[in-house]
Amino acid sequence: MRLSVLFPRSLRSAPAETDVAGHQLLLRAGYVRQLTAGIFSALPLGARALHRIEAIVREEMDAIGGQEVLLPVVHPAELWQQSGRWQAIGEELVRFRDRGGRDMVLAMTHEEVITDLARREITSYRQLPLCLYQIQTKFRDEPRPRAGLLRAREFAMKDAYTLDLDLAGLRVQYARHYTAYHRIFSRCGLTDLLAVESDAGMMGGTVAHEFMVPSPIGEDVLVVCDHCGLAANRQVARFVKPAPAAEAPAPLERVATPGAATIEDLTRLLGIGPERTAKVVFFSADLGPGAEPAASAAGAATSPGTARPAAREVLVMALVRGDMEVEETKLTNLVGARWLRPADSERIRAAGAEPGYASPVGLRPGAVMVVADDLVAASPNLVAGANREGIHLRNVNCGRDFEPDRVGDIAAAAAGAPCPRCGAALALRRGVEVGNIFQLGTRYSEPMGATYSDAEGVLHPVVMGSYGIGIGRILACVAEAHRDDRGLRLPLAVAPFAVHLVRLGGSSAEVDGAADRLVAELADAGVDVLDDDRDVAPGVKFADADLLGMPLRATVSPRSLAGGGVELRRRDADDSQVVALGGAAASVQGRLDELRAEAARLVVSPGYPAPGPG
RNA sequence: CGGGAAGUAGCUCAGUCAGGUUAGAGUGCACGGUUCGGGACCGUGAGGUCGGCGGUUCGAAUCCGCCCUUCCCGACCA
Repeated sequence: MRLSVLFPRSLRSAPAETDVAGHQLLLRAGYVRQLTAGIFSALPLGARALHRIEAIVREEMDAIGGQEVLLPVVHPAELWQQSGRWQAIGEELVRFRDRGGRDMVLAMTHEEVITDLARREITSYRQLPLCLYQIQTKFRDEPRPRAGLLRAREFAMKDAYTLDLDLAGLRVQYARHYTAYHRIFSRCGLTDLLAVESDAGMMGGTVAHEFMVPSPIGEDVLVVCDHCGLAANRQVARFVKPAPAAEAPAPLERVATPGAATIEDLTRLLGIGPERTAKVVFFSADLGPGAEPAASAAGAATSPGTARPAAREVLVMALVRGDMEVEETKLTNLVGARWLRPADSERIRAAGAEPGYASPVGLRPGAVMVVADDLVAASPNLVAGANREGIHLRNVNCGRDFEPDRVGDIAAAAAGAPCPRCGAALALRRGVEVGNIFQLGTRYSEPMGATYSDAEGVLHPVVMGSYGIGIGRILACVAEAHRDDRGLRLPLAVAPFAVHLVRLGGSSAEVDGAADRLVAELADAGVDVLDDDRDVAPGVKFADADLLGMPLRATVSPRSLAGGGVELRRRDADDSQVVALGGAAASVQGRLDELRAEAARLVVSPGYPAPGPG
């Protein structure tokens, strides 16, 4: 490829549309352009890089028995109504009607379509197990796209689905994906990777892992144990809670606490530690359309329009100890809500509580769903509000003074909390989710009726798994991880071209002759070369070579020829070497082999369960 | 959806507070010349519904109102 005709030009200054360094470089170097919020065009360099990533994904998916398919982007609403997600998913699922007035959706994932295929095509146990995958566009109308390709609304995703006879079969395929995913990410140059236990979220199912690239620009908070390797998304991370004080319940007493509406004020006023208090946080929870989440209710309960059943909102009072924070995902899962949002003061007062002085003690039964963290339930003699401004209660005891509707772990793991496995101090880290794997079980096959008959002719629901990889996110993470102040520094496996050829010295016949010969020889050898044939100053060429980020630079100039031939320089090195003109192509291949060997040493394929989750 | 910031040339930005000739700079682009190993230099030129609509005013990029878009923080999220 000649740089003189490559679309588009590089930019000298970064467009002001983000402050994420890796994304700025992808913009400046001309890999991508933003069309509108969260929607991007991949330009020639970006498209090539994405294709390189996809090729790696295909190799590894094929290696574990995956069969590639290509599924539709537009689905009839019926499928999503049958799975229940037409109701369960909010505005991020784009709905529209076709000209015939049928409700349609833009695919944000493909469990429904796969399950539909399975129920039509799979009849016998002899057809299983199966692993189908595709690389295809997803659309999710994210409320807040950010950081370029990191959180886009439209993006390419590799999604795989396994179909098995039973849980044992699912576990086998799940473990294969676990290993394959490590290989995929490490081959792409994302060698710093954590597989963490995660929330199943809208996918449903039970066991799930997310593959996280640690990075300060990440949106997820990871709880990791550097001692034993345990790692989890903070949304589900367990930790050892301190033992409650060993004392007998004391009589309840009122105490005047004017102006102490926060835990901080309260502890100062009363001279106690925050661990002696109960903190109340109110949420409005949508418990969904009703008891029937799926199949039967779906079709009938939904009006022909795009309307969805109204939210069933309840006020939730979450109780954690004063020295802890509520983890909203844990709370959401415990109460079985579709979503939570902070409750407003009006709603809180209507339930008989007083913001800042709220507690479950003496509340009208049924006015609010009281959810207590297990530590609060076990802790004696806490200070809590009296539901009257300026007054708190001492010696509040769960079970005696109030009865929670739910008790469970709803507290967020904090840095330094003991690891539930080995007891060492846990650390918090931010990460970017580049992939995830879910054991769905029969979450979709049951409501949608995807069954097979076993050897005895008995029908069973197909047992499913679902496995995603964000192709664009990989590129974004690679750009973020492999760069310096001059530009990108891409790994050979992902770079659009292996070699960036810099021709200097104007239209010197000697230079062009040597460069042309090198290009031809490399082309014969199947090496992708980006040939800077432009008539611009050397500084411009070198600056662009650094910006665009190909792993190996070859310079042909009067100076290099006088020095013996072609100058080779790795993008990640400070020094260069001149190699003989005659063997230049072989020398280039030697360097590329060297890069490949280095990368190969970084490829990991851990078995499951890995050192981490357990 | 809540909070904050911004929208002026392809890109990065000044100008807006305090209304007043023909709206500027850098960079990029075109042309000519010089130069040729780290975004070099000189000259000439093209390039603008000042996000949109409405209002105030003799006069609006500038003041007021409404709207749109983008970015950041939060909420949300495979």
